Amino acid sequence: MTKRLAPATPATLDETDRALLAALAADARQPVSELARLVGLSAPSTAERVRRLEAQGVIERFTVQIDPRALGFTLQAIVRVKPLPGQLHLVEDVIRRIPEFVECDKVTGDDCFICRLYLHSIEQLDEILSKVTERAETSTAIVKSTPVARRLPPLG
Amino acid sequence: MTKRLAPATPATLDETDRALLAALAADARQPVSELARLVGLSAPSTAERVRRLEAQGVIERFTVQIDPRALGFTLQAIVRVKPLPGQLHLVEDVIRRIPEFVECDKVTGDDCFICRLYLHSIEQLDEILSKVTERAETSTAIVKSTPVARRLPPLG
DNA sequence: GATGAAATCCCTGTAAT
DNA sequence: ATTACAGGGATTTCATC
Repeated sequence: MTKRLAPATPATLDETDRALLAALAADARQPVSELARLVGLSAPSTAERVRRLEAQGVIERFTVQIDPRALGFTLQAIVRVKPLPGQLHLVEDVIRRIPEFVECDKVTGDDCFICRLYLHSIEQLDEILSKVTERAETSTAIVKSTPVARRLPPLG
Repeated sequence: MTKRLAPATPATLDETDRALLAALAADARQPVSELARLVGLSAPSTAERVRRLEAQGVIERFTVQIDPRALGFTLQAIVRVKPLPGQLHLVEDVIRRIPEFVECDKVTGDDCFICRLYLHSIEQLDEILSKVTERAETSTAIVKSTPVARRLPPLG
C-alpha cells in the first residue's frame, strides 16, 4: 500500500526548519556545511535538524526531479479513469504495472482515478490507453504548460 | 514561465545512467562513493556522470519529498478549474499566488487547469476555492489514496 | 575520449564544553 | 548549540586503456 500513518500530532516547525526545508527543496544534495551557512547554524546542529525532520516523517525522502522532455517524453497527459463495474481492482493493477503512469490518485466522485502519463508520442497515448479502455472509461487531457510545478506547501 | 527548452535530441542513457538515476531517485543525498558502489564504477566517473546528467538537463534538480500529513495537511484535493470567459490569466495568477496549490497544469479540453491542493481541513477547501469561484467553475475530487506515488518514467 | 588510481582538501560526525 | 578533532568522502590531477 501507499499509505503510511500520519503522526498524531503534526510537527511544529520553527523558522530555521522552514529555511532548511526550502534549501533542501532547492538543492537536496547541498553539503550540510552549506545548509548550515544558509540557515545560520553550525553544521552539527543543522545535520541534527535534518535527521529530526526525517525521523518525524516530515521529510519522506530525498529525490531527483527528472525533466521528461530530456528523455524524449514530449507529451504529458492527465487521464481520468472510471472503471466499469467490478473492474476497479484490476484497473488499479493495470495502471500500477504500466510505468508510463508516473502518478495515480484514487479520488472521490465519478472518476475513480486521476493519473499522469509521460508519453513519447500521441500514438503511444492510444497504445497505452487501449490497455485500460477494456475495463474503464477514460477522459484525457493533454498538458499544455505547467503554471505551478510541484512546490512545497506553506510551512507555517 | 515554467517552460524550459527541451533538447533537440533526447539524451541517450546507458544501463549505468539508468541505475544511477534510480539510485538518486531513491536517495538523492547518498554520497558519491555509495552511488559508485551501486552502479559499479569509480567515484570520479560516477560524479562525472551525475554532472553530465545535470548538464544535459535530464536531472532538473535534487529535491526533498515532504509528507504533507506530517505537516498537518490531512486532506489532498484535485481540482479542475474552468475559467469564465476573459478570466483565464487572472485565474492562473490567483492559483499561482495561493501556496496551498502545490501543482497546476494547463490542459487541453473543457477544464483549463488541473490542480493539486494540500489542505488542513475541509473548511479550508471552501475558503480557498472561494477565491477562485468568482472567476471560474471548479470541480473537486478528494484524494482517498495514492496507488502510484510520483515515480520515474521508464528510462529505456 | 573516457575510465581508474592516488593525493590533497574539505566535509561529516562524535564528543566534550 | 557550538567548538575541536578524528575519520571518511569528494575532487583534482595524472596515468592508462
